[in-house]
Amino acid sequence: MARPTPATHDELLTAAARRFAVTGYKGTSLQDIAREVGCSKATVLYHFASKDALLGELMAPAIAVLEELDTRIAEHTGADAQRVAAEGFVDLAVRFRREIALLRGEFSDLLQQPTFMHIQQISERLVAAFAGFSDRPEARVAALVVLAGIAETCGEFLDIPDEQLRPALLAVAYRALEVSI
Amino acid sequence: MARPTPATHDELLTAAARRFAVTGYKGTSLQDIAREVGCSKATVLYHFASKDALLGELMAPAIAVLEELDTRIAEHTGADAQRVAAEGFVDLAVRFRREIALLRGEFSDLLQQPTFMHIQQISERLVAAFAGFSDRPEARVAALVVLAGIAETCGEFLDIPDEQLRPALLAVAYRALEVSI
DNA sequence: TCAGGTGCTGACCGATCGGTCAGATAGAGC
DNA sequence: GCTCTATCTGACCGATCGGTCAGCACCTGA
Repeated sequence: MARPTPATHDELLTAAARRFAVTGYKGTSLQDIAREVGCSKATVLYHFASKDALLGELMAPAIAVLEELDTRIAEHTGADAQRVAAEGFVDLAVRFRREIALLRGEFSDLLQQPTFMHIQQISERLVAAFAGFSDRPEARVAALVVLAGIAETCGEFLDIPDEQLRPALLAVAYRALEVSI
Repeated sequence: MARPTPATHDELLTAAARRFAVTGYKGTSLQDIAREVGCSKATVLYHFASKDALLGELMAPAIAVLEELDTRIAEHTGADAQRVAAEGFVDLAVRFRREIALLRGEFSDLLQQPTFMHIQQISERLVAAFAGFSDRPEARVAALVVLAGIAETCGEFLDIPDEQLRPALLAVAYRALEVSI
């Protein structure tokens, strides 16, 4: 059963996304992913240079959007930047629910990897924009609560359709950040 | 260097808390904990029946407070219960920042353990109380964003003293949940 | 027909994991 | 002095981890 399936690559990607989201990156073995697709562990490492490379390819689209959001925020200031950041991040969170969910709790670990090094700086700028570029501890706390809350939550509502989840997340973000609409 | 230290037990507990909060439960080995205290891995397993038992003893105080909060919420209804839940959870989050932080991302895994089985139901009741016992998706989303956001965030602000972090968290929670003060 | 490439595999590697166990060390009570 | 017990350790266990490698099956194109 070898030839008619070069689709294996994509199957492995989606299977990995599914498993990572449930049991985390460290908590998921290459064996687990292989089992879900119905191939051997060696096949996983035939399609991807390493487990890290698999994660990298999995996160690439989400990271591209995040980087684009980062530059878009930089083009605005003050409350404008805050709104762009909030709407952009909610969009991103809803679109890439699974990808974001799989970072839960392993964020700080995975950021050590060279592929994700610059994500740290981007997320710091994101927090700053959420806080309205204020240094007040209250603003920093609110920004991080909202940011982490959305990231943590979006993966839990796979039953709610995008067009309903997006405004709900945005509303709670605006209230928490005291943004006038 | 054996005898004058039955303090080893406590040293191991605090070292484990420190490591778990940084690298997570799965990401921390018994060897890591032993190294931090300066003893052998076998010593860790002399003081604690297993790695799970160590985690259980570590979380026991926080869980006791959580259970107490759960019964206290049950004694109230509607907006009262919402306020009790918010204030109680913020208190708990601030007091047990490290313990809560170490659950990051491994919550669903650790909940499988018999010791933590009932936590799942408690946290469901907590979400319901945060949502003001509403079934509206918007209320559910807001409740989970706030709850997860606080849990995720509290461990990040070890530099902010309790008496400053508590009102900041409570304020953002009340705004997000639209609770009138 | 046959050479070459693609997709895939089982067997294997060293490292590390949580956990076990026999025994070393030393203070306490007699 | 001797025994008992608490504390601690190094050596070891089986399992599992990510990763390597030689080779098999099959398709393609000359």
